[in-house]
Amino acid sequence: MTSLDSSPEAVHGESGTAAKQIPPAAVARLTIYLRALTTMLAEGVERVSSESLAEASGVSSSTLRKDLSHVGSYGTRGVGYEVAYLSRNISAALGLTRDWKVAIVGAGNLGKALARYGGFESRGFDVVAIFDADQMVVGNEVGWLRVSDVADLEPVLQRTGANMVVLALPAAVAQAVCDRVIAAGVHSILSFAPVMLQVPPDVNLRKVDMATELQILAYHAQRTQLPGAGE
Amino acid sequence: MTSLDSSPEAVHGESGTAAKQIPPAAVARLTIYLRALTTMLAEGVERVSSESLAEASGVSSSTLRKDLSHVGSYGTRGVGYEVAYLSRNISAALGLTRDWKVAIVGAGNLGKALARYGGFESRGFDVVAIFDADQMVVGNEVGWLRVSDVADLEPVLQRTGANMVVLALPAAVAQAVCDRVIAAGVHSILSFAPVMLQVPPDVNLRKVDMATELQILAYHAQRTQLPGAGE
DNA sequence: CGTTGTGAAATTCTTCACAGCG
DNA sequence: CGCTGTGAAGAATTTCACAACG
Repeated sequence: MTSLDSSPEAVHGESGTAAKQIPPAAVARLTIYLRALTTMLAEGVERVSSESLAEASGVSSSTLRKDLSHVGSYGTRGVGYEVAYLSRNISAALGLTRDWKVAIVGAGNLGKALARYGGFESRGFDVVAIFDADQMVVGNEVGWLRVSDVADLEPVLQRTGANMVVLALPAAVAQAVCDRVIAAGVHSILSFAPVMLQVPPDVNLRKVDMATELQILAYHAQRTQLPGAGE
Repeated sequence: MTSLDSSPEAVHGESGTAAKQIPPAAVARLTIYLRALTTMLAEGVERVSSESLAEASGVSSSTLRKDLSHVGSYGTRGVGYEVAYLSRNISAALGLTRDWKVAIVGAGNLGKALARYGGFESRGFDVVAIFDADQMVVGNEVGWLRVSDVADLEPVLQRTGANMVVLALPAAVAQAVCDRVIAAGVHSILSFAPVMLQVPPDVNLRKVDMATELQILAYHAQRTQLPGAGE
């Protein structure tokens, strides 16, 4: 999807113990399967075939089976997959068994929306801090947190043990804050700022841009709808 | 990045006049070039080489030139590209010369953040309506708009001429609203709801999921940081 | 029997390398 | 000379088709 895909990054490390890496495209889809499986689990579904899980996830069944083959063989031929078991194994492969501590920088509309978004907690991501530069906002409550001054970024990241950062701030200041975050030792960053951030190669940066998504839609819409057909 | 990529979807429409379609991966990157060019334009830069535009966009120069070749030949050999001219041509290729009217469904934290996000207006996307189901919220002001009752979805979409919809609502109701939006004739949808929406093949659906992005980061982080090395 | 897991083919995307042109 | 535009090579991804197996 997204859009745009992840940076390929470090391919070396041919050391014997290294689990074979999963192709980026497959990683992105595994998260989707995981969500579908979680839903099924909640609905009490116990077994699922590649065919129906694929349909629920919006991919072909062969793509699904190929993706799962990167994770391991957790199905039963002639039967399908046990929902709980497969779910657990995908989680493990994605590294979701450990707890991730997320700090949000920027307590504007978007930052607040993210801080209150329930979808994080339930999937193993703990929001441990939220920052803003505006003194009118520092100290306010957002969800269960109090907004910290971005001036205290480094000590608070350290104290809370944050290992991921979400940047929800204006383009103009994003690069400077990003540099500080990296210097503070956080190497996994999700940015909502509409700029291309420059980061060293050992930093994992992902980018979400709402306007970009609309532009991609516009391209497809333009091709689908007749150009002249006025509304 | 990116992230998840677009759904391939509707490839038909082999009608003779159709301009040759641009590969999905290239479309996603063209929006990035456009943003970099806009920044340069604001800074008064007049010409740019494929090398420097590529660096500013985080891609290789050969990828950049190949992408531009899908749009046309707007550079000058030995010199580079005129920023304004290239910018205009990419916009045209992406269908951004016409005005797009966007309706947001869901006036929660995220919906409000999107409605107030300045990045849309400046890039040719007009937010023309925002909806919510909560009667406590209906009628409130959000940015320059007043929140409409989602019960009036169809007539308001019609009246405002919305041709794109952004879904910023809970998973539980997303599919039902999505169906109504499609029935009302809007075939370009951007969803922030953490579910796989089922749509007919002639509908353009893009999906952004914050938790998915964090999960992808987690996978890479897990592979980078030593698994045992406790914080 | 029905469904998984997987080599091999087909397709798409990226990189290379250089001809072409201002 | 320098940089664009592009055919061709190379990689990655998706699809196909079927053997393997509970």
